[in-house]
Amino acid sequence: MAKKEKVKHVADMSTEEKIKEAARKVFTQKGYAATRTRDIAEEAGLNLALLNYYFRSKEKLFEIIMLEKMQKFFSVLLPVINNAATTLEGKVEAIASNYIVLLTTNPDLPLFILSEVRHNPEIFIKIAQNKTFLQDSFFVKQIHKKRPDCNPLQFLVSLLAMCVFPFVMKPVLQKMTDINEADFHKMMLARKTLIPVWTKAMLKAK
Amino acid sequence: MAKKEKVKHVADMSTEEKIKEAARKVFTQKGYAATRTRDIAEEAGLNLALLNYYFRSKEKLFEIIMLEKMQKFFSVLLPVINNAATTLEGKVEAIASNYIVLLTTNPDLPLFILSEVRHNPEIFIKIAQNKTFLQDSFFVKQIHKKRPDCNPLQFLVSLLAMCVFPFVMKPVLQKMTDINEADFHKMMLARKTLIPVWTKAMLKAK
DNA sequence: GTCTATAAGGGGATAGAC
DNA sequence: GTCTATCCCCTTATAGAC
Repeated sequence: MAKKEKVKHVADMSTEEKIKEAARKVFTQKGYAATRTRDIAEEAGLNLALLNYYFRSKEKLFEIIMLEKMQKFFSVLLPVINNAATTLEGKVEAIASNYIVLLTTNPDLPLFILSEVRHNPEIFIKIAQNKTFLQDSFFVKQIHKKRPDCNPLQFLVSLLAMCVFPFVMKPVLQKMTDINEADFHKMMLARKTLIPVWTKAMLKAK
Repeated sequence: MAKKEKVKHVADMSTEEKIKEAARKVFTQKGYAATRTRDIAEEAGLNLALLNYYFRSKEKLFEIIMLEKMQKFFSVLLPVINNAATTLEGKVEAIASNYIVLLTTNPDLPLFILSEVRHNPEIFIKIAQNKTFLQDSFFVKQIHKKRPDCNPLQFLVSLLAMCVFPFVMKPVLQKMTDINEADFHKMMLARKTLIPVWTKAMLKAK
């Protein structure tokens, strides 16, 4: 069962937490470069000087927020991928469901991480001990066993694409079609069952 | 047969074209907000004042580049989607092949468009007459005919996801795995045949 | 801890010489 | 058309009062 999210009352938050909450919002919406520390101070209902009092600089504050966001994004993937107790199908269902729940309430999360990492690769913190943990994961082994003729990374990338990309292209999709928020939400809910069905078919293809 | 790209010799380009070429590079790499007009001038090997002489402002220059980039991105999708003469399978093959060729030489293109549109939706120029042209397209009709029980947009989004998302997540993928440029290139080439096979299986699923 | 005022520098745009 | 020098606003960061 998921940890119950505490509702945040602005009045109850410490000044430090008010700043972080404002920074989360502004940084993810506008990106690092377009964000002014004034925007964050205003969003927090506080004075500009307090940002430097608590966090020393815009950059330090950003690093804290980015670290949080990356942990949030990968926390729905990494535990699933290395679970020895679940089937391949079970893992796919869990990943699809987890991501769609997470991104429905945090639609800006992936584009934020992807574009900031693109513009400054150094801010990407090490998510695991080494660079082969994905290739060494249980998930990859299970894919390889099922389809030795197919590169498991191709499958994993496609799975992530189907879960994450709709949220990444949401602003563009809304410019190109007449789907509204409710329609989009319904589509994403339907994906929770669609993705397992489709990926299963992919693994049986040809 | 594709139009042969003329190799650009810097010395042969007009000053205006030098600036645009530099702007293409710097804007797509760093994004609008993080780009300084001085970066563009330096990249072009020219003086800062010339940017304003030719383009009036950073914003005007950006709009020109963005328009070009959006046309480039959608020019591989729109003609295919409304072609009455090709099969569904033929369209999928064309879209996958076109995007992988385009993005192999322009890997930053999608993340550039997606993040700039996210940060300023107004810069998205109208790509077609109305907002239902996607839903009204031949492609969507063909999908609907094959699978009346499935929302064609779900399929289209997944297809685009499988073509485009690998390039969007490339910087992150390179941080998380040990694949190098050559490996990535090979994977994308393999996708040209993998995507048609996989999407065909999806349309037959369950 | 929180505020006001200001320092210090960056960055877009332009004036004016050539 | 192209350059140098400069203007001026905006932004980050800090000093110092309360």
